[in-house]
Amino acid sequence: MQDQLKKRRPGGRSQQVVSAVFSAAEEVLYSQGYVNFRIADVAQKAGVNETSIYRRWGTKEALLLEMLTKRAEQTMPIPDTGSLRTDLLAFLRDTLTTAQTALGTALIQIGLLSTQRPDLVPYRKLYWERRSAMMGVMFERAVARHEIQGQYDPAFLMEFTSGPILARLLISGEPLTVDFAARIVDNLMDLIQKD
Amino acid sequence: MQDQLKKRRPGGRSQQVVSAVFSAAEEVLYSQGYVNFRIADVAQKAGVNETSIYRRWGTKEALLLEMLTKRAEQTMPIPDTGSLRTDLLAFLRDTLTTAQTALGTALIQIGLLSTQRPDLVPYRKLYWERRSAMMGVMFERAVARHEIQGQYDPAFLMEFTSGPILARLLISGEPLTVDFAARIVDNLMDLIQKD
Amino acid sequence: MQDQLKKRRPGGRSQQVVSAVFSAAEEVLYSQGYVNFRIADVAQKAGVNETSIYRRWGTKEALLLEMLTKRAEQTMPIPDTGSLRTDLLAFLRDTLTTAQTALGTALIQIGLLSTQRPDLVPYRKLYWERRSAMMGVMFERAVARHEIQGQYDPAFLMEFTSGPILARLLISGEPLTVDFAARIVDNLMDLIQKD
Amino acid sequence: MQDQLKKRRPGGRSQQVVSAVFSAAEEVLYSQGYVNFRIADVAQKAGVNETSIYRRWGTKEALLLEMLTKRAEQTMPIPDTGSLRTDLLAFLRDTLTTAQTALGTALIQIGLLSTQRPDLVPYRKLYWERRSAMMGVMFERAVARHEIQGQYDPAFLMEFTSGPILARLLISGEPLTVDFAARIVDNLMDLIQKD
DNA sequence: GGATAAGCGAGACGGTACGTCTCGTCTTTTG
DNA sequence: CAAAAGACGAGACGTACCGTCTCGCTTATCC
Repeated sequence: MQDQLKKRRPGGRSQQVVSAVFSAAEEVLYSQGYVNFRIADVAQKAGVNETSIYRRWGTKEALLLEMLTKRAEQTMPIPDTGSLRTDLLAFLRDTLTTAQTALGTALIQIGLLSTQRPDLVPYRKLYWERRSAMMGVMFERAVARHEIQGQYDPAFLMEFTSGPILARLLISGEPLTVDFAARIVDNLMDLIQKD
Repeated sequence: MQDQLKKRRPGGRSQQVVSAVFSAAEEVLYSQGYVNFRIADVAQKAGVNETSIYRRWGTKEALLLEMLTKRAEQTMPIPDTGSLRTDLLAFLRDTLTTAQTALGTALIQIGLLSTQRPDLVPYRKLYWERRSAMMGVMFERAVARHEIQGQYDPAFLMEFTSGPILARLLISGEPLTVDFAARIVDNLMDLIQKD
Repeated sequence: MQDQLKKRRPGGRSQQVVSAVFSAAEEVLYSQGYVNFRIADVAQKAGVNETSIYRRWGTKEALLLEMLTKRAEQTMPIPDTGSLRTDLLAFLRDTLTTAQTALGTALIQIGLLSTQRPDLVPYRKLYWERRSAMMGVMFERAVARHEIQGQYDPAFLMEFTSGPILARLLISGEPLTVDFAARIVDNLMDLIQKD
Repeated sequence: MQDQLKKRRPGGRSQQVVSAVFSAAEEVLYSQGYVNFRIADVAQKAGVNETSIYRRWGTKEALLLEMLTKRAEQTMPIPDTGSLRTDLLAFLRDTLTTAQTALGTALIQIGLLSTQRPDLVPYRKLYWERRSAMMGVMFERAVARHEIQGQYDPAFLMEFTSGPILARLLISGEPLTVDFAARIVDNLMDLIQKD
């Protein structure tokens, strides 16, 4: 692995190109949104030839997919504040912040459009599972602290956490305040208590 | 209504064209999804010239908007089963059923993508408000029945109702079972009790 | 036929576009040669969108084919000077003049490349046959004038007429002088006398 | 020249690569024609890296040029049958045979396209001059045999020999029969007699 | 016999042209 | 008059070649 990174493979610029394209792609996705995401823009911003992008990724979607997968792999550290409630709040605050950026919107759009683009499904799953796993860790800690009992279904909890955020974001369009996050956490705590 | 259909405006086919286009559009939206929704397909399916569609609606989105608005106006009757819980369940079951169809998915996609297409925002709002209003009625009745007190925020409740559905639909991708609906209602009832 | 041209079909600019493209194509073929003939250049020079060209002709070759076919249909009048010898000389002089232009070269290139592009074959044939027919007329007249007897094979004569021109043009590259034309005609007259 | 080939320079495979590429190039030229001649195909067929070809020859045309030049250097022995007529016939028969192969067509194409590719001109000249020289030898012998007088212009005769072949090949497309060769020779003999 | 020069394999990359696919507009003809 | 019919302008997309470059390795020659 280290080898692989160290050993510069023939063809010189590969690394620079890839990272330049990723940054550019993120910028473009950020500024234009998914629908207006243009390969040409990415190429120009990355100072890379359009063809090189097509060569390596083939399609717009493939590029986005890979970029987002990479991105999904470098999420925040799992909060560990000492209480489940504050852990969840920290976690949600991060989610809200991300979701409010144009990039966040784009992420969600891609997730949504994956209905029509089966190639995007794996990314969606990956993202979802990573978040679920993070929640899982927070709950395990809470169990270890005897805050709660061992009964919970992380996937289900995820649904009741992300759901309202999505709803507000996609439909009512109202801002995602910290207050809102608190309300979601309250609800979540209720659900857990009941289980 | 009869009037509207009968009164042939000069130059003739207007009414037929409009309704043919609406049906065709719905079919196409149903079978192709929003992203692959093509005016050409609609025109062909409606047996109408493409230009006629552009003349009347201008854009793909405008057509969809009008079509969906019309559709949103003929929603289900508001359930009135005698208890808030069963009302909510009936309401949710309908939502789930719709959401699971390809058309439902398309509707959601449009709602989502309206971030990029400001012209779609009104539709999204309309849809959302109608559903909110329906919930409002159910709650009013519950208040009248002394099932609950007058304290509640319909918009907020909507978020906690639709949210998990969206989450499951868009991210985890798991099926929307009746069980799931029940769980949502349970959660909702809890929230209300607390208020 | 007149009808077809007169009856302006809906869609407006058709006629202008077609003729603008043909002129532009000829110019480009003239200035760039066949190998460097670019649709984009034609489009730009014609003040027409590239897509319109692709829509109507599909390929570079199809465009050239149609253009050249049209061109082949408007050849010079058949010389009628009173003697076969002078008729042939006039005919050849025209051929030489055309052949020396860049357009002529391009024509020949296309004829040649039709080996690889079967779609170009018809054009080649057409062109050849028209020239043959013209020679046929000149010979008929000579027969009528009792200059020669009825024995001759126009195709064969064409080969011995065009052949040396091609040879000089394609291989030795020496200029096509009037002298050269005379020499060819002399040879041709000999061949006829012998027949 | 021998030196250059013998002196194996460091770095090994040079010779194998060169000859493998030449064979492959000929095959490809044979099967695909000039227009569809692809370096990539040559490389693959030769079991050699594409880059190696570009390194050594720079361009497609340069490769072809060198290959064809080499080929042109190994032409048939000059016929010496005892009479000019039969010498010419033998010579032409060879020409016709070559011309009819796909390779022959390719050769002609290259000669033709050299209008656009000045780098190919030398090859064309070389080929032409070699053939001219061969004819020259045949004529010298005829003069020595007192078959003909010393008056003739080899280049001119070449034009009247190759010309009809080109014409038939490029335009009428009819097959190059032995009969046709005879006819050309007859014509040629006439021309000589006259000179 | 080890340095070293020449050259090859491998993998991109820049660049140009091509042809396809939609969207939305425009113009003419026809019922 | 409005719909039908047929292009057209615009612009993104993805493909196919060409020729260039860089790195790592191998091989013969030369000191």
